[in-house]
Amino acid sequence: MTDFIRQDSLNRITNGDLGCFKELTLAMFSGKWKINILYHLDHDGDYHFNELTRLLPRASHKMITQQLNELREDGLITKHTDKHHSITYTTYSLTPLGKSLIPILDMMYDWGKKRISDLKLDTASFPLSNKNL
Amino acid sequence: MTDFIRQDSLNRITNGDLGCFKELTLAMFSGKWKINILYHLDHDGDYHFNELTRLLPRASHKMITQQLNELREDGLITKHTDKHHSITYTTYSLTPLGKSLIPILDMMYDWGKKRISDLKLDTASFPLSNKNL
DNA sequence: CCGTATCCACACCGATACTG
DNA sequence: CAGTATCGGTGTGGATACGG
Repeated sequence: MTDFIRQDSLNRITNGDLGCFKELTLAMFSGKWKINILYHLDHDGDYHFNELTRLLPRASHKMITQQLNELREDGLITKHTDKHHSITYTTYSLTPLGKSLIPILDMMYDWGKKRISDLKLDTASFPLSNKNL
Repeated sequence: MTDFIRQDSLNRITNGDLGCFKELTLAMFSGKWKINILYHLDHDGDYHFNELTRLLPRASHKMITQQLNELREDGLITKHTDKHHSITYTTYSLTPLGKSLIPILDMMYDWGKKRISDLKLDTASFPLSNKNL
């Protein structure tokens, strides 16, 4: 759904019938690996393409490219290329717009962290207790 | 991806190898219609099933059921049934856990609202300007 | 009124191979 | 190093019909 939700939101903006502003924000980072990419670019600074592939070993080559392109289309990151002896290095950086999204990601981090610790303390009410615990 | 990201996150919690706490939070509300459902339950109070279908006319019957079930599994909402003459009325309510998610949704609303107004003011840099503007 | 079940078109994403 | 193109198994979500 990831990309679908994003395209749908973006299309509906152009048509002027976006259901809720929240949907646009969700569309910005709901793609696979996007929150991780945004986090690393904010927390660690700029990254090259191959560095990102090493940071996200479970992400395929193709997906990283795709997610980076979408983040760039949405104005959240920029890309800069540099050539050294026919070898191209690409650097990705957060834009101010991308940085403005970080507080939301930070709140999501805090909520998730608290939720996990609560679940650890209270296994009886674990939402997946009916599955495989 | 919606449900996939959620299942993946939940599975990885049980295995103890969740990549980042943010992923769990995202999994809570990244499903189709979930942020809308959560918003209405918080802002307007409890709702019956058929009221939700009227609030979300573009959502299919099936999806609303599915999303409500997932929200319930995750402990964000509760459901209560009442019978009047063989007619069953179901009421959905936010749990405290669900309410604790609202500040994040509020920030997402504000970000999206500001983003839209910025785009309206500066059409030249509209990210979709190469599509159909 | 409140769901569940089935079918089916379509979107996703990993693997692989190829360009510059 | 930094991508693009294609193929194929899998998951998603709408429509429809049916059961409680």
